[in-house]
Amino acid sequence: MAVVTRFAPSPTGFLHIGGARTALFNWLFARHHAEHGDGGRFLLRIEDTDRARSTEAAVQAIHDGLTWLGLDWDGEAVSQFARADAHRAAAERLLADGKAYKCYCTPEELAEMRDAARRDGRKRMYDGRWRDRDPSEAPPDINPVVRLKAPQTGETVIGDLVQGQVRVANDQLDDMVLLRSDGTPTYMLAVVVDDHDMGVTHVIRGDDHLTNAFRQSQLYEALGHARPEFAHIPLIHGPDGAKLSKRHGALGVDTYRNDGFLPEAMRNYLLRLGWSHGDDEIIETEQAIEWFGLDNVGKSAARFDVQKLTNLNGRYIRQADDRALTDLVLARLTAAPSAKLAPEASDRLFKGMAGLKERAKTIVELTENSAFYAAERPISLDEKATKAMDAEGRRSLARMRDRLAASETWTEDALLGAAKEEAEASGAKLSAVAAPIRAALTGRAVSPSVFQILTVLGREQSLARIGDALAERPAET
RNA sequence: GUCCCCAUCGUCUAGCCAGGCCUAGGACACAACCCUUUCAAGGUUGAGACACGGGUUCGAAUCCCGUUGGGGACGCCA
Repeated sequence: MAVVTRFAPSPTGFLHIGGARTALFNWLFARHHAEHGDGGRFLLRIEDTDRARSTEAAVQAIHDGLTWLGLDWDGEAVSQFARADAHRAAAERLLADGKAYKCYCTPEELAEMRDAARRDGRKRMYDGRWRDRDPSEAPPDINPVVRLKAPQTGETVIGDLVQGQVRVANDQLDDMVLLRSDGTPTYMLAVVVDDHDMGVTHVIRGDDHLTNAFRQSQLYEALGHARPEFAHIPLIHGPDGAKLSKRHGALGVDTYRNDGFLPEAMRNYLLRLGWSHGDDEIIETEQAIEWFGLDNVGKSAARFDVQKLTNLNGRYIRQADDRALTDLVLARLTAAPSAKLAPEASDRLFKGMAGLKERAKTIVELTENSAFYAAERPISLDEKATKAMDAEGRRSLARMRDRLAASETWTEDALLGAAKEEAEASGAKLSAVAAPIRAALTGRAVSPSVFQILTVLGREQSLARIGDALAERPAET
């Protein structure tokens, strides 16, 4: 049977890390099966039945987040709200079959029952008082909800693909609400009807839904629908070990995008959170599709660790395409409020990218480290660079300027040779000779190889920047 | 509180299902050293874990029970 998975977020905020991983697993599972000949579709359903909290902006944020991550869904995204008629019809059918009933309890009665259950140490809240009551006793001024007439004895068992066999006694579960008093369907009803109608074969979601699965299982049973396979994956926790939520701060995938993380690094990191393939750490998407399966999903929750994400991101940056990185950097540089880029910016960035990308773990860092290439002269020196331009540094730089100017060829080797000669002649270390050049060229004390920079910048620009630095007032000291 | 789930280095994990190959492997982070024009990267090395207690067994990280700890769920939210 063709595999159909789905990602079903509620549009009440941005796409957070936990949701992103759930989406990734669903996507990977579907794509894996697609490549192995037995179908494989990944659907997107927006669970927007809570009209008060759902927003169009959030729907857009989910689309954007998934798109950025490279998780494409099949067909149009389904709006759950738009399917309300189908949900209602299912409830009506259950009512007609005597598998559901109307309940006229007031909010006050419900609150009392909830308190009583708490007090008596019971999980089951609603006592089923309208289960078999004659509808003629219904109070005229109350719009009823529709509840499922759930089994009261025996147990409900879920054969979960990740959690294994999980069971609960039916007397722990009360009769869930299917239709609210205003006639709108609840999440429980909507999920079951939609998953069935959309042909979903595998429900892969966070294990905070595990207890919902019991109730949904009862609903499938009442509706006469075959249950899909369930796979409840462990949640991702914050550094404090609790379920990820707003209070953990930067958690929307868009935040990570802004912070300079690459989608491929994000995918790799998220994949390794709760899933493994032996000791493999660097797993690119093609490989992940090939390897992914639910049997290698762990059962315990994982904590989100930015440091590991950052390390992975650095690796992906190092192997990223120079052109793509240049575009990413240029976009950020251009967006900066103080942006005044040299005409040669793009060209220099691209030529220097090989040396630049070895030294950055995020695109933000890469951009900062790249700015000197894009800048117009004269460039300003930061504190450490200024220090390198002390009296001795200036003398050394002045001599180096003459050597560089005299160099017949402008290649890394030739330029490095010139610096070595200077070091030899002045009895200084090569690092001492390089420091002021670096300061003059980049305005900083840390950069890629100065000889590479010299060649990327070219003879004219390099000499000009050195001239600018030498023309500055000497640093006090 | 009740129900359900989980439990290997600080973190992510391999090993567990089919006990011995485990003086428990890898990765991130950390420390030292090497390489080196700075910083990274890279290389070498180091420190660092089977939550606890009982069983079962010739033998348990692996199987069973309990304890403790953590998490999740208990809505006319999703």
